[in-house]
Order: sequence, then structure tokens, then C-alpha cells
Amino acid sequence: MNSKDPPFGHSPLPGSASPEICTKSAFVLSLLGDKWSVRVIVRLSAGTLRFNEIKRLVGGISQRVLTSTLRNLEREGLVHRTVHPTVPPRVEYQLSDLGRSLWTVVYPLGEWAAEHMNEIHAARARFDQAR
Amino acid sequence: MNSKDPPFGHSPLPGSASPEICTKSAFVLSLLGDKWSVRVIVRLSAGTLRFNEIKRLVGGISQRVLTSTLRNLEREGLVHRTVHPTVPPRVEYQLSDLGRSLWTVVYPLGEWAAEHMNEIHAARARFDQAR
DNA sequence: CTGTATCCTCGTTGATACTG
DNA sequence: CAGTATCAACGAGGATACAG
Repeated sequence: MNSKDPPFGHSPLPGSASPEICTKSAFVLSLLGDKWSVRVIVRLSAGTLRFNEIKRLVGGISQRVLTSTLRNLEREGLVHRTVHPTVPPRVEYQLSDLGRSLWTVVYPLGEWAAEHMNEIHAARARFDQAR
Repeated sequence: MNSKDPPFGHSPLPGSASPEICTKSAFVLSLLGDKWSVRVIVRLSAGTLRFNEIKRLVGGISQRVLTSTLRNLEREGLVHRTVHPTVPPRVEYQLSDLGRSLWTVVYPLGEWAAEHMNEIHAARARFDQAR
């Protein structure tokens, strides 16, 4: 995810009217669809945190992957990273304005999930049992 | 993605107040965060489509992966699959009520992307060039 | 037309050890 | 404390061929 940008810039189909939304929704999902980004953002939505605080709060994430996840979020401009040149080093992470703005539109997905999680699990049970 | 459910049912951290939202947003993203689900849903949001119509409209997806994607969406209860036992076979796909409901909350992400895509690309450019 | 069945490649994740 | 460096494992995704 770090290395090369996904192929989302490709031109809309010629003669096609509306596929704007497709590309753009998929683009946002490609930013957050990985395993950890949202979980990190949720924690940062509560305020500034240090590396190991995030690690503890998120839980189950390795140092290496958390580093990578935070770098991605920083690269997309969703998270700010502040290094205090002390010893031992102190690095603080916080959501940028852009990150907070994104959060306001991602949050409703959590609410939707809360309302419909049971329906999804019911559908899964039906589907799986039908085989 | 078909085989086993992601580990999202795990208990909220003991003594922690709010991490509900985390788990649930991440759950929805785990449904749609793969490479093709949203692109398929967008097309189906316009109406009923046959297998190869989706394949053509989405573009760049292989038969095997489209089949898998549609099976997942069907399993989650987001898409209905109707088989007409004719020859040659005719299979129609459409969003379920649940799928349409989800779409209303995913759509705003596309709008957000449309507004802020430039900021993200600017942030990327700044970040990449700083190395 | 609508899928299955294989095979293969690549990226993401994870575990572990080491550094400033 | 906050990373970087390796290495191993796994799964998603793609190419191709075949089937009902």
C-alpha cells in the first residue's frame, strides 16, 4: 500500500454517464479498507497519542505494521506526526483536519453496522447452511 | 474472504468505554474494503444486471474474481441472485434492501472523495518528495 | 452465458531481532 | 521509546482452460 498508488485515476468509460461515484468511493475505501487504518483512526479521533499508546489501545497489531499504517495515513495527509527530539524519543500522532473531516463521514458506517450487523450474520448463516 | 469470518467478534477491552465504533466501522470496511465490492455495488445501484453486464461495466475484473465477489455480497445479504433455468443460463443480480441501505451510507464517502481528492494527492506529493 | 478448476504471482501481515 | 531490518506464511487477485 505504501509503494505504488492504486490504478484509480483511469479515465471514465467513454460514452458512459455516471461512473464518477464508483471510482471515488472505491478510492476512499482503498485508503481505509486495510486491516488496521480505521482502528487507528478511531483511537486518534479521541485525541493525540504516542506510538505505544496506539499500539496498546488498538491491540493485536505488530510494531512493524503499526509503523507502516501510520506512515500511510501520514502520507495521505490524514494524520500528523510530531517528533520531539528528546531522549528517549517522543513521537505524537493526531488526526489532521482532513482526517477529522473524513472521520465524520466514516462514522455513520459504524452506526449502520450497529443497526444491521444482525441481519448480515443472519444472511451469512442462511447462506452457509444452504450448502 | 469467502471462507472464514474475520476476527471481529472479540470482546471489547475490559474497562474501556467507547471502542464499539471502532469494531463496527472496521467490520463494514472489511465487507467493502476489497478491490471490487464497491465497484460492483455501484453498478447494481442502478438496477438489475446480468453477470457479463457487470463484468463489462466494471471492467478489468476476471470471471473468477467477479464470481467470488458476487458470492461474498450474496452471502452478506447485500445482493440477490436470481437464476433463470433457461439455456443458455440467465442469472440476474440486484441489490437487496440491505444493500441499498448500505449504499446510502457509503455514497457520502464518494462525495467526500470528490471534494478532498486533491488534498490527498497534494499530501502524497509533499510526503513522497520529502524523501 | 455463467460459472469451476488450476496454477501462479505478488503484496500484506506477522514474528523476531536489532538500533539510535 | 520508536522505530528498522529480515524472513516466513498466507491469501487475494489474475490468467487460462474447461464444463453444464
